[in-house]
Amino acid sequence: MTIGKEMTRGVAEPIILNLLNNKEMYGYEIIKVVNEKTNNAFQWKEGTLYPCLHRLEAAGLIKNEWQIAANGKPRKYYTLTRKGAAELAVKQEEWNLFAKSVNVLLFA
Amino acid sequence: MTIGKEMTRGVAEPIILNLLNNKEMYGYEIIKVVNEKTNNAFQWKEGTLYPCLHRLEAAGLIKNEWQIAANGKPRKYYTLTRKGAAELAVKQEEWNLFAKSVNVLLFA
DNA sequence: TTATTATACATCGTTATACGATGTATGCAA
DNA sequence: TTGCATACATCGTATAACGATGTATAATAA
Repeated sequence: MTIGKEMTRGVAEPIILNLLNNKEMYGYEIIKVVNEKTNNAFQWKEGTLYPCLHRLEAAGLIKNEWQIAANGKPRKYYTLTRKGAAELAVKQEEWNLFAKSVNVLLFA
Repeated sequence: MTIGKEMTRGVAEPIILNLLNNKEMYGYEIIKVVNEKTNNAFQWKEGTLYPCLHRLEAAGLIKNEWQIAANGKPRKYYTLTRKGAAELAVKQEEWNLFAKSVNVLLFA
């Protein structure tokens, strides 16, 4: 059972905001965490995540800071801005309304 | 509180399948019912619905039959095909998995 | 009577996103 | 030394939502 790509639209951004609300993360890590936490129901790839991170940053919702990891690889760590935290709350509420509406219409 | 159009992707088709699983309906009626049942959280328009109905029909999931209503207006009534009923079950399961996954990631 | 609204069908162009493919570079293991 | 995992990135394609627009008729309001 996999999830069609159409259905996943619009949830990537709020999900990223929520993950970064808990702790700073770098892109590659976000991909791994999302796929693991959903048991691969979500199968995010670079082509999905990186443009999304750049959109969020351009919108002022997240900011980045380069750090050198223990393995010597440079990583771009992202954190939420205050504006991003506010947007997260809005998006969570929006999701709840959306999910409720779909449940009404899909299991009438 | 409105729902961004990106988030609504991919749910129109399963919702229509479920509505038609309960009773035959015509396009204009579907728009009204969806908007009413969600208290206008969804605000479907013709430009959303009709192309969607045509896609579903082209895929063999629904079929139509013209009828003349009491008000004299011709209406194109749609019903589910057997294939459409099977697809509905798949899409309902897919939605449940999707919603569960989003809830995990959005409210961690 | 006339104007407007509601009903009922439809298409088209714009916009935005997901994603596969592709690219660069490094470290480590077989 | 070949390949895989890590870690960043961009580009082109496909697709859906939606506003705008169009046609036509019936009912209602001015």
